[in-house]
Amino acid sequence: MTIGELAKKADVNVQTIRYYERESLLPDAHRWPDSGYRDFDDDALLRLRFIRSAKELGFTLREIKELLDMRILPGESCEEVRVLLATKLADLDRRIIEMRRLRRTLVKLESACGQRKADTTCPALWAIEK
Amino acid sequence: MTIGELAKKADVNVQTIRYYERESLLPDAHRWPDSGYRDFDDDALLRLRFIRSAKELGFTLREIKELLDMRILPGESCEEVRVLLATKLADLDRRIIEMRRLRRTLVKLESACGQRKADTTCPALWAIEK
DNA sequence: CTACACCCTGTAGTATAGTGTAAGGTCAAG
DNA sequence: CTTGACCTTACACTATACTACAGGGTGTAG
Repeated sequence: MTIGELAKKADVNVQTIRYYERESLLPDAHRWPDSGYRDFDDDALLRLRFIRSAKELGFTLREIKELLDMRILPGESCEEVRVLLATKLADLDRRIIEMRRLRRTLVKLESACGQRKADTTCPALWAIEK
Repeated sequence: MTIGELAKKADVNVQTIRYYERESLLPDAHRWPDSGYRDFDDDALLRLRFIRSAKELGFTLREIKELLDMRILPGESCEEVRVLLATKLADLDRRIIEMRRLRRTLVKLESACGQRKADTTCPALWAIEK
């Protein structure tokens, strides 16, 4: 598929795809010999979608690249991948816990909002956090 | 406390604190009349810590400012705050689900790493995601 | 065979979130 | 009463992640 078709399917800008290729988040695309046009397969689409969701979770492109580069090749030791995986898992667990903490804080503010009397100020969000 | 003391306690750069003040993530600090030095209290520290953890979760300063600005003043209707809270809660829930999805994917790669035979390539992360 | 929508590279510009530096004022220790 | 660590503003610079644009080539429909 062309870069334009891919861009539409992944809901990203054409320039963004070329940028990701330059930054090695996508492998150098296969080219049509005559035109030099890039030709993408569905793997590229999967990778792009992966990048998009990881980005929404607040990972940087550098971190996402590390995730994308994790794979074990035949005959190679997994040791390095295992270590990186453990790091990323711990990081993810930390983030999930933080997310839940923030969620609890929001719920607390919500309930304070419901129970307040008309003449009092609800505590601000940052002051509720413990 | 001085800006330097606050910076040390919150583990951020002094310039970052001034930047946050400029961008209204922190209120304009109280000043000593003679020197013009800023004087911070513990609320500033709480806010800074809140900003730091929200940033780590991938929220932008604009989003964090929205969270910080959420408070109900006496006599004011909560309606606006309630709507914003609901939006942020939904957003947070979406992120938590996405985090768990990514976590499951990492665990899958980990187990693939454990079970593979020496002559096979493990599927890459982006290809495992479904 | 000419529009027109697409593709190419290269370069430049933007937004966000800081970070560094210059030029000067403040304060406490010795 | 000077030295050094702090503070002030203002402005410039950086990194990240795009996004736009110029100048040119490609492919298909009428």
